[in-house]
Amino acid sequence: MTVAGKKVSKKNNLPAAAFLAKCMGDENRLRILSLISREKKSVSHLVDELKISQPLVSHHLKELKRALLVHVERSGPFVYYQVADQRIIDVLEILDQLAIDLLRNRSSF
Amino acid sequence: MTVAGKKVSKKNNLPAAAFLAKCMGDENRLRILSLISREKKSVSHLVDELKISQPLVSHHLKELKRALLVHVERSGPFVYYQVADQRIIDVLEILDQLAIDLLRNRSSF
DNA sequence: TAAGTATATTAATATATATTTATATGTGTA
DNA sequence: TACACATATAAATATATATTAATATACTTA
Repeated sequence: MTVAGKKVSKKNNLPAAAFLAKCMGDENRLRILSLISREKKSVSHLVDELKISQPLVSHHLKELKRALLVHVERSGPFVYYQVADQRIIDVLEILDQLAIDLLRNRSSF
Repeated sequence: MTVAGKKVSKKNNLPAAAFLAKCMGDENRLRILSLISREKKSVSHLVDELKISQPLVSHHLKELKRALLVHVERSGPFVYYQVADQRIIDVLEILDQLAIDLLRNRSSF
């Protein structure tokens, strides 16, 4: 809503936004999100692809679930995870490209 | 680049993207980024608006600078900070709205 | 029920990071 | 130079979080 060109009642939820960003601020979790961006995948599938331990994968999936960034679905003995919202991937891709651009000038963080 | 509809050589920089997300994963830093999204502001100005201590503001500004998310410019005794790239604000706004939407169903994280 | 596979949880540890307090450095001006 | 203001740094502390290793739970099938 705008009044006389000024934004009014722009509803910010910065604590919640920070919580989401923090959840995305881990390389393993970003790798997981990237892997389940297009299709749901089982935990064991993710363990195979990520080459990190099963408990560690489960831990990160739990964090992603806590932040509501993933949907979970059990099918028999398998538990499938997938990204809950396309905007999560949008953010991931923006950050990915942004990092490349920011580092183009300065050679490292 | 695409070949037969499949993405090829999608250059991911997930560690660097995670580093940026981690830097954005703090409420005080998001508040700072929001305040300096349109115009540069001095540290003392930020201290006034944020109502947190000056050393804490300086600390967070240092983190933002380390991640290349802000530009710094000294003018006399004042040091002005501003957001280094509009995409940082894009991400902030996406996360802000995403948090609202994700919480609409579940009442809390 | 027993055994095998898939996933989650717990406990222990190490590391990272936010915050506070005190102090130092930088800048302009009388 | 002396003083006042703006900003940065250092040290100390507390908390959060990633990782590992061990174990528990859930499901399926023989």
